[in-house]
Amino acid sequence: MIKIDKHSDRPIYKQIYDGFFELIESGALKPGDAIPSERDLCEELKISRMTLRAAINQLERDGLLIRKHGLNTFVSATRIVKNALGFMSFSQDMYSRSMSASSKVIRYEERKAEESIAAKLSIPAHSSVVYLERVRLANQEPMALERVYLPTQLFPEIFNFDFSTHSLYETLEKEYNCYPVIAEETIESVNLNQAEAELLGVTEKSPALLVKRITRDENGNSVEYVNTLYRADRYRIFLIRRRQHGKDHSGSSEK
Amino acid sequence: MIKIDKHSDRPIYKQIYDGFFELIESGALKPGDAIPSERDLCEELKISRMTLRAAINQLERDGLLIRKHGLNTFVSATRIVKNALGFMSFSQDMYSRSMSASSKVIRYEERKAEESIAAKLSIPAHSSVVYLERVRLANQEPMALERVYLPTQLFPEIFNFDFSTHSLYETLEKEYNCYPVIAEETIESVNLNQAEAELLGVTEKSPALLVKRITRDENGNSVEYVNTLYRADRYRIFLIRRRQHGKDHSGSSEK
DNA sequence: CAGTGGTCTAGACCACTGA
DNA sequence: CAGTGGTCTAGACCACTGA
Repeated sequence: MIKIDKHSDRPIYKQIYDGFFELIESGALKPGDAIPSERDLCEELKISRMTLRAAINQLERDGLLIRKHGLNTFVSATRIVKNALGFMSFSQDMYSRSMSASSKVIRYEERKAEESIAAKLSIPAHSSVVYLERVRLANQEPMALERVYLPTQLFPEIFNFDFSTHSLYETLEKEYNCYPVIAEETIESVNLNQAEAELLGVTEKSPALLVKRITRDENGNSVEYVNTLYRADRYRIFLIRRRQHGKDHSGSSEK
Repeated sequence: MIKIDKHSDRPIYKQIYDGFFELIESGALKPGDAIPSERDLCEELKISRMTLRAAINQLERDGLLIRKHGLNTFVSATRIVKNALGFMSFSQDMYSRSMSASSKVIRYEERKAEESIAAKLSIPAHSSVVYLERVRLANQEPMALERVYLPTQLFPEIFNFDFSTHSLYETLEKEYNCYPVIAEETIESVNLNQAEAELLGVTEKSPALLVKRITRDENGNSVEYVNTLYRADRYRIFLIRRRQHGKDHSGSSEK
């Protein structure tokens, strides 16, 4: 059913995760199917139960499997929606929607941060920031207007890179070893002003989604503030929400 | 630092989760602080390391702690945003925004499901559904217009309940033992038509956020389809996105 | 009752970081 | 190098479900 290589550099529990992921994604395991019991699987794979459970834990929290105490563990009825949460670059986002992505740079310059921007980036007011404004195209048509602010200090010599052809996130990762891992977003509904409408090729006052995002690296430092206007007629946001059970503060008096 | 009761019904690892949660929430542990090493903590609490790690795993995935291999485990710089993800009822949502919530029922009736609605609820077309339309008020002012569709079959005798005063979700949980755990949402930007604008007390064509949601129980069955129009001038959506690392399919040939 | 998942132990060895 | 987190083992006993 699943094969593991005990001498691989990849931990066993991750190999098991991958194995189930593929079985479920390929349809070999269907929603509602029970997987073998933990003890049986352990014996078959010649591994310890705690190791197996580490894999199943992740699969459960990612919504692929559902454990039922006293019964078995089952494949979840919810089909896999890749990256429905997590965050993506515009390019990845378009790719996931089966569209091709490209960019037109409108502005690309160094600026002094206004106080509101500085606050979002957690840098002193009037510090230097890199400002990048791009029209993002999907299948050659304007889809979004994106305005990015980066702390200049974190990304020296960034003006060597041309973001009409290069991915911003890829550049941050590959050239600056900067890995964004968490982002805080607000989503609003607005009407476009004349300049914005023109860049997006729609009429003034057309509705749009305004997404403001602060992106942070693994240490919690702000690496980017970006706000993006998406054409309401061509873009919607999709996301999955899960009830959090980490905080079932039901108290110790339960049972 | 943290106290546990080995004889409590609440598992030790959850007690430790709670302990750190409170220490961080209360400010006793500040962002960037290192927590004691796992071995030290185990000795102090007289527990096994795997048990401690179960707690820290959850704290890390909930964004409260950050492990650094070779160093220590640190309190995350990102402050706790309660329920920023996960989903909330309108009442909880308003409470988290420090506003009081109330409702005005506009329609509450049985209907035959149109095909589009039936598809979202995964029931046969023309099946019976309960339709509930409410204006949701925050601090007595209209904030949102909510239209809920429930499969009648799942909730017999639901018309005994009055949802101008009762919470829908609480009723589903307490009266029908139905626990929604996952929801799929799309978010769009629209302009209100005349009827909607009137109910929300704004002028025609005002911008609004349209959120469509399918809510599912733990088995993946649809229990609710709801679409909600939020006044753009009074409501924005806040959410946190994390890069998913469960699927770092970097392959076993790494390193 | 037999079988399932849930929790926990007391070790082991590895890979990584900074001094 | 000593100290940290990362992975893994081979057991144990508990709580729950359905027959």
